[in-house]
Amino acid sequence: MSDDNDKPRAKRSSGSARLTDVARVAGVAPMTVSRALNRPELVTDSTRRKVQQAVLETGYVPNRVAGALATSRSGLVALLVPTVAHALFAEVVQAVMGELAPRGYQVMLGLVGYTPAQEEVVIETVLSRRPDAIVLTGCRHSPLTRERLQRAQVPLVEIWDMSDDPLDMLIGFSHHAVGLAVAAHLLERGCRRFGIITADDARAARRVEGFLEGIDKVAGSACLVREVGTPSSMPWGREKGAELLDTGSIDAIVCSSDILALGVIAEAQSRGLAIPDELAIMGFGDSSYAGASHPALSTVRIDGASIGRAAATHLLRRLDQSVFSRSGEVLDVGFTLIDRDTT
Amino acid sequence: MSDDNDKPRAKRSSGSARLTDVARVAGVAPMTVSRALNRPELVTDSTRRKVQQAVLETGYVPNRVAGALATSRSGLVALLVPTVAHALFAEVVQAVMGELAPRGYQVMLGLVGYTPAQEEVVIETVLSRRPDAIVLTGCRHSPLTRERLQRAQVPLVEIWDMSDDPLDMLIGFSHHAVGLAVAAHLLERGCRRFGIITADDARAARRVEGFLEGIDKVAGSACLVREVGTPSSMPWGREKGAELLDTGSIDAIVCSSDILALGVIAEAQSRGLAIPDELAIMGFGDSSYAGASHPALSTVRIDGASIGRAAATHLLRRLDQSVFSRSGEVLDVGFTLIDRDTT
DNA sequence: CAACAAAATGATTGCGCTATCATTTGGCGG
DNA sequence: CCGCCAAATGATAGCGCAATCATTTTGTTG
Repeated sequence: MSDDNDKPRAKRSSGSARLTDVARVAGVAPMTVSRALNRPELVTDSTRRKVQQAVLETGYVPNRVAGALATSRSGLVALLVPTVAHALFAEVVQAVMGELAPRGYQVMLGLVGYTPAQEEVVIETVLSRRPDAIVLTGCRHSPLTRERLQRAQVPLVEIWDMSDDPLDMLIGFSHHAVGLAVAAHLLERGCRRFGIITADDARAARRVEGFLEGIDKVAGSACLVREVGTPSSMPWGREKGAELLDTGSIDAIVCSSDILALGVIAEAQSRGLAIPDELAIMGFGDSSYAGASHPALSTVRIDGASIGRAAATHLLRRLDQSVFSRSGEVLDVGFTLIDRDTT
Repeated sequence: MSDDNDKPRAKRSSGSARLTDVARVAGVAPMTVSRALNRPELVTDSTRRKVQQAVLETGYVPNRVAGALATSRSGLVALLVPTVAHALFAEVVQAVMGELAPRGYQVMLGLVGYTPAQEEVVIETVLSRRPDAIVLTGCRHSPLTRERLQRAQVPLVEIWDMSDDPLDMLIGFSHHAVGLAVAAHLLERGCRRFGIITADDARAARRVEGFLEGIDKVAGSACLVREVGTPSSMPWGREKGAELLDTGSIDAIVCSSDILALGVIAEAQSRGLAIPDELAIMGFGDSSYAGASHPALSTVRIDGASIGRAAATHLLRRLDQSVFSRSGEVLDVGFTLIDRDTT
């Protein structure tokens, strides 16, 4: 009954119980314990009970690091987003985790920021963990990143963007198309002299491109662009909004996020400008508070939760298959222009 | 020069290069490659260069699963929050990751929701990954969870709460004290007939308790409580706000989050109630938009980023020490009552 | 109840890496 | 130029688990 044994096994590093400890207590072979825990249907009821009892007695918690090495399945899914400080991406994270957790996968979160250089570093460290799948925000990567991801032979979903040449699967929307849609909307409202307030972010830049293309051919149209620092915030919106309004020739301001737009609203109100007649304002993201501002903010809604869910369910399907093959599928979930009271 | 070799080693499961492959190409022993990559100061410049060259040629990406098993250090920190859909916790996640990533730790994110039962499941799966440290939101756990965490001998920081009996370190604030402070504030404003709209969340419940205690002895005071479903949202705030206002005897409404308060503001405005004279409103969290609402929302500010940073830096310090010992430290970072225009 | 198949259990081995030795190499004073 | 010490490198042995195959037990059937 003594726990001490004759041969001092000094090499043990972790103090916790192992599979063999459980096996000894249960009076079976380690392999039987492994089966009782992972494939209980392969074991008789009586041994299963003995093992469960032994697990309780020893306080055994399986070591999935060892399990992962033995099976080369880590049970981890890497989820890479620019930030979680932004509600849109937080929504994606929440949705992905909601799908994966019930299936026993855990999420390794990585923040890749908005530059390929950051992404490169994060991708390498993430790959060293041998994740079973990867969800990666964006689809413009450095050549090195592309090569590494391709070599890795890991099911991958790029999200939140659109491309003809995805690394594997792609679920997202076209930022260029968002820009075009916003331009069309504001032109229809009669706006011609535009200001843009945008974060320094490649995808926001493509929305700007789309917007500029949308107004390009229209007589009398003009556009000034202002960039803000990170993170986007109301004060930034207000400051850059003031700069734009000071030029005296702006009748609409488009922002790369709702929070910037809120700052612009504040600035416009302090100047006594009528919204949307003297100044139209567009946000991006349809944050929870967008409908609550006064006036209610017109914006572009992206369904982050549905992108996250789709990415996760797609990966789960792939993970159920044993063979690895690239998907090549591209799913455009689109976006919705929400016309409230600021346009 | 041929890559094929005589003995077919069929057992290889992953197709990617291993340490031994790099070693062969570099013409050194595997151990030397390991050193060149992990402790480069122990290796001469010339061998370091040979190894780097071989790494490039083979496209080697270290397998940290194997490394973790060998060293019993996983390089993972588990970060457990109720949700990331809420900006307050997203802020914590962002801050923790910001501190840990530069030091080579990766974050395993877990969502524990608001119930001990969910927490219990998540904690077990998280512990099976043998994280090097854990950041856990809240400090009221089931007995089983407490026992598992104690056995695990992992540096742990509980956050976002206050207790006399932390499992290890604790960094947070007292929800009870928040309730007391809000009560004192509103009483001073002359409010007596209170309504509370709260999420079904143990910590929010303790804020409510504190609030009730705060108004308990005051003549003529009364309080009605309404619970909302998950997730908290403006419509919930509006609906429950309407219910409370319909009772005809409410002069202040306290909400468990800013977003609920926004809903109450909308309802009050639609009824033409003067804020704060006819109805005072308090939020919780000081979300980015709280100052932007009309009228600007009075709320309680929690510095999630600083809690996250403190937790991470504390853990990093502990991880630098080789011996494990519990800390027992308790750090109350407090909160700030922000008195804007709704009270 | 023998004979056999199927189910249950066990023994062995290796996943890819690093800790811990043992061994070799290089530098330097005498 | 030898001998000595330190620095550099190498060989060995696990880390804890599960895949695989070998063995034992159980159940079935004529």
